[in-house]
Amino acid sequence: MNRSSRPGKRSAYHHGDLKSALRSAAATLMAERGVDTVSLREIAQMAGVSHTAAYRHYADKEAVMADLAEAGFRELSATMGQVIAATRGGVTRKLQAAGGAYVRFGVEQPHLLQLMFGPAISDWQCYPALVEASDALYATLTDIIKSGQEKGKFRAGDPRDLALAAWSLVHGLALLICGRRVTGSDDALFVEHASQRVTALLIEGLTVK
Amino acid sequence: MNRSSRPGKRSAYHHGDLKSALRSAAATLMAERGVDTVSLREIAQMAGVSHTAAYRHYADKEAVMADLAEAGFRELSATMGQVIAATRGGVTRKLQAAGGAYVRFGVEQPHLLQLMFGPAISDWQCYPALVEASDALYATLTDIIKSGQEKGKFRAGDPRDLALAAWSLVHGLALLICGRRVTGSDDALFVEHASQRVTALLIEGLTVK
DNA sequence: GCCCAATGTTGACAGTGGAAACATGTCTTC
DNA sequence: GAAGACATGTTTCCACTGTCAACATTGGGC
Repeated sequence: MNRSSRPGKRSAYHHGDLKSALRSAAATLMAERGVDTVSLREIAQMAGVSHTAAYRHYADKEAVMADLAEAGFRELSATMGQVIAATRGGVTRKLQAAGGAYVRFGVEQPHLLQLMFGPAISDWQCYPALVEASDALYATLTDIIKSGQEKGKFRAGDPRDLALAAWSLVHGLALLICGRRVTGSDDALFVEHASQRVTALLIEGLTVK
Repeated sequence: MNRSSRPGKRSAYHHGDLKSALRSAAATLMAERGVDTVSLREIAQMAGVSHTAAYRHYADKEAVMADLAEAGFRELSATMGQVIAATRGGVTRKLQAAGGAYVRFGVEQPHLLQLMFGPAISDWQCYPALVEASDALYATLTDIIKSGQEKGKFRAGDPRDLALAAWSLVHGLALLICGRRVTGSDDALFVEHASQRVTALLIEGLTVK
């Protein structure tokens, strides 16, 4: 939309692009201190606007968080896709690498993971884009399982079942680690090793002997 | 008011046993509507006392929630213990049954699970009893793994690693289901079957061939 | 019978999400 | 160009929240 007399640079409206400013402010605060402790007023203040300005761009606070969560899902899907593509070797290796990326994502951004899977967003039906992003993540996993089945590497059966097992495993592990429920959660090396050992066990069960 | 000159029974102070009244009120409200949406004032009202009475028994709102979470851990540990004892057959069967119990617990009490593993309690170090209850759950799982290893059923290695894998799996599955992230989450039969199929895959990887 | 500590109440305060009314800058249409 | 129309941001207000301080009540130990 070219709405300005100034070419080259987008002319500032009142603020410029407040929506993305709000989004990044929210992301920053949320990453630092968690979902519950960040207020809409603080987000607005960080973006340099009044505390109700956000309502011109979001229905309510939850909508802001849903936006963040959606971005999280897309980022995670993209990261896993890259890792799968970049990992050399068979599907088995690729799957394990993808699992490792999932856990790493969760450990590096624990608050974001909590937002994506926690109760902060009460009714997902209100955010179709969010549902779609979450489904895309599931699809990424299902695809690699399918690919492994076609190559005769993974056992037969509904790929969604196998994908659900893989998802559950890495998801649970990430949450347990970033919830400090297992000793050594702080140690990055421990995390890497634990995620490898744990995923190896499941892959053993997935693989055709 | 409940006058307290009842003989034979412990005389009620002002309220009787306000702490447990608060606890059960909090549990009821939390189970219905989730952690975030329940207020301390509402809990107090349900218990029939003034909105600050809780501060004579709990340091703050978080302490009430920590109490609930601890009870949740103890209940879950106990349930799994019973299921393990009641299930006939080898350790493999017992482990799978325990996993099913874990998932069922989470699906039946999603808000409680969110409280136990979510960000509602910010600093666990403040609640040693809670940490202990959580560790006891981990220990329950580790024990059955150990027992399986001693019988030569499960592969060798640090039992805590194998237990972590099992825990991650059922934990992740429970959260994904009660977060409605997989289709069919509402169907109890689906949940039962999914949890069986998923745990069977991991057990395949755990078992010695 | 009296005092004290434990327990419960009242009232206040700062902070929150959100609605309504108002202000302001930009775009479209003459 | 001038004049609405409209999107955007502000001010003001409200109900509600968690928490603190001061006050009231009551039962058990002396």
